[in-house]
Amino acid sequence: MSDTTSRILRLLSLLQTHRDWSGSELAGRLEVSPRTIRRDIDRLRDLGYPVHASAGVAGGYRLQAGASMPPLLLDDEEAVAIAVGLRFAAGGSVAGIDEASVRALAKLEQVLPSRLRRRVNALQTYTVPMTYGDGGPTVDPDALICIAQACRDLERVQFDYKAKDGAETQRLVEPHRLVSLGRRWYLVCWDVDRRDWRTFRVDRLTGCLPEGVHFHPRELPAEDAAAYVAASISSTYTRYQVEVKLHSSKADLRGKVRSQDGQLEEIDNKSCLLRTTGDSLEWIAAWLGWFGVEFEIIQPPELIEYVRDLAARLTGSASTSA
Amino acid sequence: MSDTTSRILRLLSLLQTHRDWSGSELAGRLEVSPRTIRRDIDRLRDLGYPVHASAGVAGGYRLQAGASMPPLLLDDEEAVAIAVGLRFAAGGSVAGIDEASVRALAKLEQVLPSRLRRRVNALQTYTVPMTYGDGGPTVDPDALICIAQACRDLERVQFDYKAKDGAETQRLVEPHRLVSLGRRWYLVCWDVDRRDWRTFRVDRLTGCLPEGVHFHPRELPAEDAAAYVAASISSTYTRYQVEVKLHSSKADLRGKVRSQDGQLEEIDNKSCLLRTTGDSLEWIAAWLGWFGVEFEIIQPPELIEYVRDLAARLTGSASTSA
DNA sequence: ATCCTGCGGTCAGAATCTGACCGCAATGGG
DNA sequence: CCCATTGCGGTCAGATTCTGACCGCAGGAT
Repeated sequence: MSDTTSRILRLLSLLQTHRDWSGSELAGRLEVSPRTIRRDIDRLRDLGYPVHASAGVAGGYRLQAGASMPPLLLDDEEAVAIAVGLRFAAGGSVAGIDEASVRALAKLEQVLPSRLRRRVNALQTYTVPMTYGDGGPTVDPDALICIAQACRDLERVQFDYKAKDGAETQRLVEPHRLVSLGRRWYLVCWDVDRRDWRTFRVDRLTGCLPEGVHFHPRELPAEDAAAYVAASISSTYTRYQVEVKLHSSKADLRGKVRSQDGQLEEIDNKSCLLRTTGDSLEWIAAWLGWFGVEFEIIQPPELIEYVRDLAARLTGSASTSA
Repeated sequence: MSDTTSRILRLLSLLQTHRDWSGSELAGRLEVSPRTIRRDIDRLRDLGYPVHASAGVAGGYRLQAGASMPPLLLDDEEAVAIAVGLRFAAGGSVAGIDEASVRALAKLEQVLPSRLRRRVNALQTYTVPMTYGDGGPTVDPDALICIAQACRDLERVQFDYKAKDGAETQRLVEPHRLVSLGRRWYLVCWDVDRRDWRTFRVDRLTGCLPEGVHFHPRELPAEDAAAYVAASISSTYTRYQVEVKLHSSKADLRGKVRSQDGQLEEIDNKSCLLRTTGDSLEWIAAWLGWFGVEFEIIQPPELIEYVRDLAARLTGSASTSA
């Protein structure tokens, strides 16, 4: 076959690697004539990837952002970095892109060479948890990817599931959709043995194995998968609205209260109102302690008890340590 | 020009989108004959991207992981997810891949359509900080990207720099290398006005503007950039070795002490030894409180005072709130 | 003005591409 | 075993595309 396709991809890769290239540099690199390079640049433009050109002494070609994404040509380390970053994003820490993250991750891991996969797994130790301090179990990225790929490919999978009461079962399912809700992943699927719909928490799921058998999608008895999950899980997920008056100026708290953690509103030059939400009063109590300032809890009232308990424990621990 | 390159990229995209495709499906999608699809599959194989084929009733083609990464064909949301994930990874939270993350980010953001860039920026609010609780300033991803691209393209940049004492200056530099050290990004560069090498902290740098003027790389007066940074910054960066005996079984602490946070070693069925390192005793004190158990500090001794102070503050704050 | 860059048309000769046709091989189900 | 459905790869004729060389033009910096 012709070398044109291969060369176009190499050209695209070069243009992504450094921003500015002269036609003669590209021609030398790709071992074709400058006229052919000019044609290749036109080919890229025809594909929808704008290449800006400037003539003259400091002239050359420059790949620019266009209306759509070109293919990404990545080296090994870049691919690993993307995989690790996506594992974080898929962990539910960034609302709004978790499903796209899983999709991208399924795509990337499908083609990731095994030596790079080993490197990603070696770095897995360092994957930051879903949120800091919520103390919840973390999702195994491999399980998440396996399920995502099965959903995508309409392929049955089997896995081991550990229920809330500790009971372990093996399941064979037709995965319908992954749903991220309340920072957790749920799998909505058809349970083949029980011949009914089921919802599983992905963090409780291990040993995911694709069966290699395809299925025809079924119609879910709900408007959509997210609604189905929301109806299935009991509302044990409580979220506290927290308001605390901090005895400090807003400027002194800069860098400690980040916008994703809570909203800081200046009362006067000596105090601020902090508003946040959270599902662990234990954690919130410790976090408030970290600011290094006195504070006054406005709501919820039950937080006061947690702060009191924490204070007592720390007092006891400090005297034990002295 | 021919449609072959375009079609190959579309084929690659389809193969990345779903795992299994029959030849006739692909032929219909791409509006060519099945014989042409077979040729295109061979073209992908010649490019180094293995496509597995199975004949028979459930047969078809499947793109597999090979020795190298193929180009990644991404949709809009996938690109945004990758950008957000990479911003996290470039933030220094994952040791070992931060430089590759920045490189990948520079590459991605070069071609990211502006409407997607706006979405990434809108999601920036939710980007998780470098580490949880170290209280340090966060790096502006746009500044990091701008600098990374300037290093890559050998292009002068100017920026505003706010030094430790609060003094603000404008700088024109030839960026040499970005170095990640101690979870911070440093820029090693040649200061054009001062005609000398300088090291800048990226989190103190704003208003990065490429000058459009290229420079020839200079030889750095050090073995490498990392060594140069290490020699340049004063050792105000202290890292504490922490050892604490926790009065709890290892099983009860599962989920609270993660491997990246510290190492948990069982003493007996009622206590564990926790080892970790950190640069903020304030934070470590609060973190220890969060476990919900009594503890005994073995080292460092100065941590005891921090715990005592925290306890006092929490005690005062709880009674103010009651 | 000179030099260095990009630009795009034209040409001849070579190379490649396509669909159609063919016979073969592998797989699963009846 | 037979049948249907899948992948495979060679061959052919006709059409299309590709390449380097050559040319004259345009833009930008010095």
